[in-house]
Amino acid sequence: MNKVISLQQDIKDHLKEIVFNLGYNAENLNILLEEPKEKVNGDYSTNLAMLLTKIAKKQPKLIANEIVDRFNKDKYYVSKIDIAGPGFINFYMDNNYLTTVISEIINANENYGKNNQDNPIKINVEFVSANPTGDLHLGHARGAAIGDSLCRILTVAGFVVTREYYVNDAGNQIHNLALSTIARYEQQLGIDTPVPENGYHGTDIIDIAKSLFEKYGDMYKEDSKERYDLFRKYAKEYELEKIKKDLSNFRVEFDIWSSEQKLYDDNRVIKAIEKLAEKGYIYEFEGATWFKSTAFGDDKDRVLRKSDKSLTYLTPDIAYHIDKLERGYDKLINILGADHHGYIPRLKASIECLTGENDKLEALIIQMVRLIKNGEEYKMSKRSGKALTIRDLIEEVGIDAVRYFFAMRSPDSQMDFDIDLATSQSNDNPVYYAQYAHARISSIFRQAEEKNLNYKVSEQYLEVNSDKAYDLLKKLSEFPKFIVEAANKRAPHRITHYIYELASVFHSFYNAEKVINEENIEKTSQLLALVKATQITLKNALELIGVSAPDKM
RNA sequence: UUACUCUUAGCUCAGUGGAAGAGCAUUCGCCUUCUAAGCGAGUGGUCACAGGUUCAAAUCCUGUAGAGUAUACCA
Repeated sequence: MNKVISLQQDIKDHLKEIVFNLGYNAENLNILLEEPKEKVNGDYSTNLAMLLTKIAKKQPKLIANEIVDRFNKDKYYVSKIDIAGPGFINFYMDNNYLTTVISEIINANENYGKNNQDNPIKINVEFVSANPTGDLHLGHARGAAIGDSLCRILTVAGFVVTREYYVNDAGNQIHNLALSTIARYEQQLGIDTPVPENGYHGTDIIDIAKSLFEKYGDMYKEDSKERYDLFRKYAKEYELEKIKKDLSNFRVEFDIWSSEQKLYDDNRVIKAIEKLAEKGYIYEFEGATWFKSTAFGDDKDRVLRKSDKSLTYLTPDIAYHIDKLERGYDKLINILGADHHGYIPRLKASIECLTGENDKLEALIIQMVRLIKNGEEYKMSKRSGKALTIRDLIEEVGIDAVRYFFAMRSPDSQMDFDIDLATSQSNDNPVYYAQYAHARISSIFRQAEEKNLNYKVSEQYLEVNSDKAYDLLKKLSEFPKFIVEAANKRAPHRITHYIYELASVFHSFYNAEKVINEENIEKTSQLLALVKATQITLKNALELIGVSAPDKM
C-alpha cells in the first residue's frame, strides 16, 4: 500500500475515533478526506463537521472546533489545521511526509502504480469489432485508442483482462464484399461488370481483385459456388489482415479474434434460441421467432428468426455473448460507437434473461467523431471509398498525437477532429508538452553523466525545502489513485489529465530549481532522485495511453 | 413519436453532492545558466432555463429549450 494513501486512511481513522470520543453516533458516516484544488485550502480537507450537523444539532463550525482541539497533529505529520468556509477542516501537512514516495517509486520502477488485487475479477473487453469489409476509419480509431487504454489501465489496476475483437464474417456485408470482389475481378478480365449497388466501391477491392487475377488468371471466369466461396474467403482475410496490421501499428493488440462464422459452423447460433426458449422467453408470431426482450426493459420484442427462416444479426450475437459468458468472465465490457447505442438494451436483455444479472454486460458508448477539413464537415463513408482511414490519420498526425488526442477526451463527449489544425499546428499538440518533460529529464541525466558527477541517486529524499519540489512529490504520490479511479470509472482520459498535470508541475519545478549543482553533490543526488521518480512515473503513465516517452526531442 | 447522450470562459474541453478549473486565443514579463516544444503574471463564467431534494447542487430528481445519435423480420 502506498504510504500516502495509508496516511490518509490513518487520518480518517483518527477522525472517526475523535468523533466517537465526542459522543456522536456516527457509525454510518462516510468521512471524506479530499484534496482541495486550491492550495490555500490545505493538502487535505474534510467535510466531517458538516456531516455531523444533524446528529450533533450544532453549527458545523462549532463541531469543527471540537474536532480540531482533539486532533493529534504530530502523529500524522500535520503542521497546521484550519477551519474554513461553511465548516471545512483543512489540514496542512508537514512537507516531509511524502519523502518516502521517492524510494518507493524508484524501487518499483515500471511497476509503480500497479495495484495487486487478491481475488481480481476477470473482465472481457470487446472493442473495435469493425466488419472486415474495408479500412478502419476515424470512429474506429477512437474506439481502438480508448479501448486499448482502458485495457491497459484495468490491467495495471489489478484486473485480469482479455481483449477481444468480434469479427462479423458471416452476414450480408461479407456477401456484398464477395460480390464486389467478383465484379472487380471480372473487370480485370475485361468484362464490364458493375459493382453492386450495396457493394463496396473502395480501391482496396480492386487491389484484392488484382491479386486474385495475378494468382489465378482467368481461371474463375465462370460463375460458380467454388468461385464465390474462394473469393469471399480471400477478400475477408485480406481485409482482416489489413485491420490487424493497422491496429498493431496503432499499438493496439488483441488476445482473441472471435469469428461469427465459427459460431454457425459449431451450430451454436440455433442453440442460443434454444437456451432462451428454455427460460420461456421465446414465442412464434406471424411465422417469425421472437425474443421477449421487453420483459427485460427493451422497447419492443426482437425477431431472432425471420419468417423466411433466416436469422437476424442479433441471434449470432447472443450466441457470441453466451460463448463469452461460458468462458468464465465476471464482467463483459462492450465498447461501441454511439450509432449503435440503440442495440444495447436488446443485448443486455438477452444476458439478463440467461444469467439473471443485469450488470454482467456493461456498454461503454463512444460518441461520434466529426472530421473537419477546410472548416467544414468531411463526411465519411466506407462505401464511397473516400473515408479518411486510420492509416491516413497516423501518417498525417503521428501515432503519439493521435493516441493522446483520443485519450484526452471523455468517451461521451462528441469531438471534432480538425485535420488542418492537427497537421499544421502539430507542435501545439499537448502530447509534446508531456513528452518534452520526459525528454528534459533524460537530458538532465545525460548532463550528469557528461559532467562525471560522483552522484548516486539517493535512497532517501531527506528534506523538501522548495514548494515546487513538494508539488512534484505530491503529484507523483497521486498516480496510483488516478489509476484506480480511471479503471473504476472506465475513464482513460483521467490518466491523460494526470499526465498533463504531472508534466506541468515538473516544468514548473525545472524552471525554479537547477537540479545539477556541482558545488553540492548531496543536494544534487537528492534532486536527481526526485527527477528519476518523475521520469518513471511519467513513462508509466504515458504507457497507459499508448504514447511513447522519448529521451530526446 | 419515443429512447439514449450532450449543453461549464471568446473557442476546445475537465470537474458529477462540499470552496468554479485547464488548454488555446488575448495582454505583460523571463533564454550568457540541466532542451523556451518551457516558465511566471493578467484578462475572461447567472455552470442552457425553471422548479424540487439537501446544512450544501454545475453535480441528484422533475420539467422546458437546443444539439447529436438511434428508433427494420439491415448488418
